[in-house]
Amino acid sequence: MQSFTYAFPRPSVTVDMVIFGVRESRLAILLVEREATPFPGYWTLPGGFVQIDESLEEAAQRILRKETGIEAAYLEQLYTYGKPDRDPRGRVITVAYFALVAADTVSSTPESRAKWHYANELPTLGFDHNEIVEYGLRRLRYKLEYSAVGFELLPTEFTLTELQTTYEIILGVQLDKRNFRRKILEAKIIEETHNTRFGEGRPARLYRYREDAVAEVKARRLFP
Amino acid sequence: MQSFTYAFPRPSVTVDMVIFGVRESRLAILLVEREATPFPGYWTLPGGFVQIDESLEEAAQRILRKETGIEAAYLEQLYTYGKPDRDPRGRVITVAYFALVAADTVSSTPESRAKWHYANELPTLGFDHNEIVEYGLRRLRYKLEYSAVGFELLPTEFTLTELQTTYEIILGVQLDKRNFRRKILEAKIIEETHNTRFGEGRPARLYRYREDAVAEVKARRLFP
DNA sequence: ATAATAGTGTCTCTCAGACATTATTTA
DNA sequence: TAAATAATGTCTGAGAGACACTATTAT
Repeated sequence: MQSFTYAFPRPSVTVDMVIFGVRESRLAILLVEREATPFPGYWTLPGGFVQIDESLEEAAQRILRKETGIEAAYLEQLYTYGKPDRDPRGRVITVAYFALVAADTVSSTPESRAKWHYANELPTLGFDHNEIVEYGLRRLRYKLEYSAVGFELLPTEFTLTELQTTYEIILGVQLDKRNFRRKILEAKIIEETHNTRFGEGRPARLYRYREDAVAEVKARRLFP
Repeated sequence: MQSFTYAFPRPSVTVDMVIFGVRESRLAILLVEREATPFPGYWTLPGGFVQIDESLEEAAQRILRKETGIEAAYLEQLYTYGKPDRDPRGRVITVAYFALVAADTVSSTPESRAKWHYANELPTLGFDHNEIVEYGLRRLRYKLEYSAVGFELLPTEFTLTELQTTYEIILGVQLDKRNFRRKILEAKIIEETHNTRFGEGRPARLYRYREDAVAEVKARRLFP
């Protein structure tokens, strides 16, 4: 068997994914159950070693694909965790990534043993993964407050009510329908389609993300 | 000589520092000149390998101490860079950190070969360090706009005019004196001392950071 | 006295937040 | 025609931004 020798000890580097989705009108996170030591039976974030010839983002996409079957999603680097004792087996540095996946894009893959867990009912996770999830949640709420990435959790076309409900689920607050519509439309992030969704009551116009939009709509700043 | 053998190839992990200071009323960044390959003669960010038993933040503090002689400063993780080809010698993953150092705390150390460079007159740097600095600058401006960390670049006690000047230097805009004072004082981030600075004109009251303050004063949000 | 810098208050306009009714469809 | 959901406008209060003069010191 081949082996690799270095003059100084090297950490291993992994990518762990905080994958958010909406399931049954609740915010959910994809977790995998560990079989092996050091946390057998514990749930942990999906992750894996960074291969020597792939970038960090490629590693994140690879893990995402393995667990969800989808190629692309909203993806963003979260934070890098590197305390020497965070993995009892040895020095592991983890680059955490943050993904938003739309309900209709996820197909469970044969390789995946991942399951959705509601974000507000998480078990104790292995390693420092509760801390990572906690930070991912803060970042998600922050992003929703200051930008407009909520539609990443929705199908390509969606109604304004669906979008508002997604925001309410994640932020955990009720929003005013008229104010929500005013702000989201003035931000010019989404546009009308000519399609309509029929249901129980009056049909709803469908919207989609504007490809040319700048999603990072900043609120008012402290300075200048 | 001792060596370390692994079943799979491992990247090396470094910490690189974007260290900001104010020099001669201009925003400056601390750089070191490389002697060795692959970028001899090029300026690069101060950095070093993460030791196997130190955390990432400890590595950042160690490098900061080596280059500036100061123990503590405002320190924050910036981003992790990991493209496979970013170092021609091999796979190197770099966790970039961001530091703000106050003018009066920096003492050049014998170990340091670092020099201050004005942020708007940077040379072409080795590796992908121009990209890292660029991101550091964006983050610095963003932090100043949305929070209030400007005083981290100043001595412990400072006048409001000094603080305003620092903001103007970094943001590159003129600010209105009365509005600046109103906003910074309403934010309750700093407090008066009973000390006064005497100079050419009317003496100025000195202020200091409030230890109990929450520096992250958020502006108005998009939602809710 | 003059030069230099510190310190202070008001008005206006924009935008966030609160709030209720009408419109269109299915059953 | 009743039930369900979509769509729409106005008023008010808070806060950002523009703006000019007085106060206190050294020289």
